[in-house]
Amino acid sequence: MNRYNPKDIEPRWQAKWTEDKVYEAIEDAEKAKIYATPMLPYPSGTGLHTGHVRNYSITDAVARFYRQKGFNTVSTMGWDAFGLPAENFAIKTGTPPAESTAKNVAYFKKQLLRLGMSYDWSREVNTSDPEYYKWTQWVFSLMYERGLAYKDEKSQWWCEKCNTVLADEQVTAAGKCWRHEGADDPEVTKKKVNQWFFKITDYADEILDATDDLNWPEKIKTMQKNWIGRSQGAEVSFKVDGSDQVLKVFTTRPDTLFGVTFMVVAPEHELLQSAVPTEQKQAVDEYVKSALKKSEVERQENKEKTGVFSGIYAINPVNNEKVPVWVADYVLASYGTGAIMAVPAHDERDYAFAKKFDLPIKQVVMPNAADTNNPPKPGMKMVERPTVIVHLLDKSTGKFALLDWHESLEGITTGIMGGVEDGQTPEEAALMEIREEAALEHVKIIDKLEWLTAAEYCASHKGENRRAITTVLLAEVENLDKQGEIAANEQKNHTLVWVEKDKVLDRITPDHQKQVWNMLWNRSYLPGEGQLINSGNYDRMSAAEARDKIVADLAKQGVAEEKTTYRMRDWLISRQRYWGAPVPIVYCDEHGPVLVPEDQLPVVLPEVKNYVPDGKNSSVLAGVEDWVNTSCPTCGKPAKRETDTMDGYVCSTWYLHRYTDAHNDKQAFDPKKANYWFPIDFYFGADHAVAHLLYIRFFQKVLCDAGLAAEREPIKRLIYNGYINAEDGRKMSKSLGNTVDPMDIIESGYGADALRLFELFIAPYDQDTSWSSTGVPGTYRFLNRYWTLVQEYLEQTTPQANDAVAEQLTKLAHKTAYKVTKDMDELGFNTAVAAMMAAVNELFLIKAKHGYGEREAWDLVLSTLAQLLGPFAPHIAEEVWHDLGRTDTVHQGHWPAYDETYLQEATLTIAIQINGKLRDTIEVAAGTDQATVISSAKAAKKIEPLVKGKEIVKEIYVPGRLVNLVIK
RNA sequence: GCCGGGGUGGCGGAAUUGGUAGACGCGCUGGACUCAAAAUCCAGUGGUAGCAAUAUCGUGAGGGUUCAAGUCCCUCCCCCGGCACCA
Repeated sequence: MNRYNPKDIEPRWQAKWTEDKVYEAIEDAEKAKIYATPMLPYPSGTGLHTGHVRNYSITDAVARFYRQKGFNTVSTMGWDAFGLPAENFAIKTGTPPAESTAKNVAYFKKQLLRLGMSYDWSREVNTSDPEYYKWTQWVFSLMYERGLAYKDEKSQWWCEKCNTVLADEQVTAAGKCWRHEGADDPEVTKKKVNQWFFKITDYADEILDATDDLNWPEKIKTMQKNWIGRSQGAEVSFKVDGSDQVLKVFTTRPDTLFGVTFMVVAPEHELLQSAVPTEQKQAVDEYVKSALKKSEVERQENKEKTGVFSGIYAINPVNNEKVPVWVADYVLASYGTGAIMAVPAHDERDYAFAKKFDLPIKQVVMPNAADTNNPPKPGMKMVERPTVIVHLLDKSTGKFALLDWHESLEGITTGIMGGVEDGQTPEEAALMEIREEAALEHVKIIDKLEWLTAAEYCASHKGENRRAITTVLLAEVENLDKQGEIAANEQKNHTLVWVEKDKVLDRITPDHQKQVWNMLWNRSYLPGEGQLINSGNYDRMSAAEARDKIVADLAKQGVAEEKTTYRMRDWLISRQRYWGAPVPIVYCDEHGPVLVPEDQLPVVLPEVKNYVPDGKNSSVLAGVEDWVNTSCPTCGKPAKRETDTMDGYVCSTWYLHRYTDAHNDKQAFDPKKANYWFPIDFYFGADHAVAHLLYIRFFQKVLCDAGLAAEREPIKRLIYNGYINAEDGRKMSKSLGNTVDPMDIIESGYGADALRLFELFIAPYDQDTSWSSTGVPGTYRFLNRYWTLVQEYLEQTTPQANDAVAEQLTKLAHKTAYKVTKDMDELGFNTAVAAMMAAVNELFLIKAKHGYGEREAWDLVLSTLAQLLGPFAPHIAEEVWHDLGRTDTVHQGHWPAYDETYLQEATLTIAIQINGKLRDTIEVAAGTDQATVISSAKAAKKIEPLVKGKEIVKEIYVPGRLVNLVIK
């Protein structure tokens, strides 16, 4: 028998597919298209490992599925070839980045070809190719001409030894450069560097607003929303006391303005330059100096609040109160106005600061602990009164008192409630209530919640609604033995029950009581929403309502306005590096920065001998004199080139467009072609949630506004796959030595098909999981079993007539086609594979019993499986397809249809439960009516004795599935 | 702290969305074939008790709803990913 030998089959078909251009796609307006492609890889020196292969296997399964279903399908591959590792390798070894990159690309390509991925290689791109980056420079020009590229001086980290700027991530916790963190090395400093930015913030609102509607994983959408970080609030002006200066703050909670007890400005704030009184000057200067020395990382890592009083006072516009202004580094200069109004009662950070420096805390919002069992009724008047809830703790047992109100509406409550009469303190009222309701004398108040709570309910017996402004207390019972008799009338109403602390929440019934209990023990809680108190005319207004009202009122006096701020900044695209696309700008003495005209692009990266930066404030390009010195495109006079290159993310922002027209030398791409393929139907990746995936959305919108694209969102569906960890449970990485090269698996004889199949079978595609070295042998075994069936079928030809077997085989073909199609529609690769395995197992049983006599039915089921295997194991699928006598490729337009009538079973297994427990099963013919099924169920062997003489209270029938008999 | 995703056999994972928990694979056990091994094929495989039929427990914990809960509700614990002094 012909043995299954992937080493023979796979390279043979790979060559044939290439020869026949099976995966090359041509735009065809008549045909529905699918653009399904993975994020392009950075071709590292270490090649792809089995973790990476998951992403490509998923992409290819989807692309092949739609190609087999007859869609005009394109899937593509390219190389994100610019970047730091190649440059560092050049610095170390002198190997030109172009050379090492080409070598790496070759190995990646070899791997992907050997895996049999169905890319249209005629569309391959390489971002470091001048023919490609010519158009990356055009992208810059587009941005520049549309006012979306600008140069600005911003503060950056600077290492004196490297003579270069550093990213925040390259600064250590000790405040030193990642390359120079020795004891003798200097700390990094801040330096202002002139850099190029893309104005992504212009599109922040549009990107954010469109995010919810994307068919993307929630996780990624949330990350993008957080990253953009839009927050709506108000800018409020506080007058600086004794000066005509104004201190502006941004706040999302203008409703808490009456709770402002101090202000805080960032150490960088300009008010500190002019308004600090002499007696505070030294303290402020010292604090500012030490704060600025700390790295951003340090400032954010240390959550312990530090700060100093500035000597300045500001005037709160809502009540003209004079509040002190402090300097503290928990306020960031770069967000909002670099200054805040502090409301310690309702902001965690302000609370911590106030506690540390002993500043006043003023509650202005009361949480609503509404009684949902007994809510206020509309139309009744609201009567407000102060009340107290006191919780009782038994000192000797550590248990808490619960009040069981028996059948009454109150349910089970914790704590004793009562009104606070005029002239009484809440504590006095509490002790009185305890005496009356629990008859306890030796009681001490030991704790008091700082916040008042408003509980609104309907006192129906009094015909009024009530608002209880509640003080929450905790009292300790020193000696429970001395409890006297509860007054008879009280005892009728409730019983005191003592329970452990962790049981209390389970027992309490009213919601507001649970809330109060949580508040007492969870002190980090600060009231956020609710109704205002201590807020003048705004008292009892809801916080949400007051937010708008207060801003509107202040706006009339010109001291507040609505304001939106964002966390996202503009995209810094400058890099002082060699191995990137040069920024196409020339500096002329007369004309300033001038864009290099399109007909002079690309600005080609010159070859250099030495890749080590020369210590000037720029990349090694600055040292290439005959490159730097050029002429002004406008006037022709001597001028100098920009020596910054572009961030690699700029290159990958538009490659998806380039794929649609990869060899166009007249333009970056023909919008007609791009518009045919866009938006991308499936984009596959496992990284770049907020960088690349935001940038391409930004870029697509710019293209639309420039009239070069039609769809404002480039990616219809994002498929974000999970990681495969190494078998040891750790992350797969070359440095840990726990990676597996797919080539090793393939060459050891298992082949690409078994590997790809396992990559899809291992777990749901979006779930993290770990590699298993016994997995590929498992999927290989399955393919081998399928192969064996086909070979045996081809060798044994004696026809037999057995209609039942033919029916069984036909049904199996349709059922499996149905299941796999449905799973593929939902990206359920693992269960699709399981269905095919189950089919092969069943076929083994059939052939053992009946042989291969039913030729037609066997051909149907085997060829159906060949088609279904196409997306998963394309080589064996194609081989078997041809073994079964087909002459065209299975990979174009062959997907099995299924007939619903074959999906029905003639007999159904009905589960029989008694009181919800499975006791027996019976077989009934499909279509049997309910009464018959139930009576057969009652007569079933194991059921009959169980129901005999019992009263059947209820009979439930779930058609085709189960019968549940409820007996007494 | 906030947001998102999870917690099911020895392991990876199924479960028609409230209806027979553990599909499929790995591993393990037994058997067939073989001089023997590998490969292959067949059977078994959640725990406990039992020779067995069977009983009983069982989807992170505790409550609840329901004829019926892995699935829904409440309270809580743990793990992973992201963000985080963003006012």
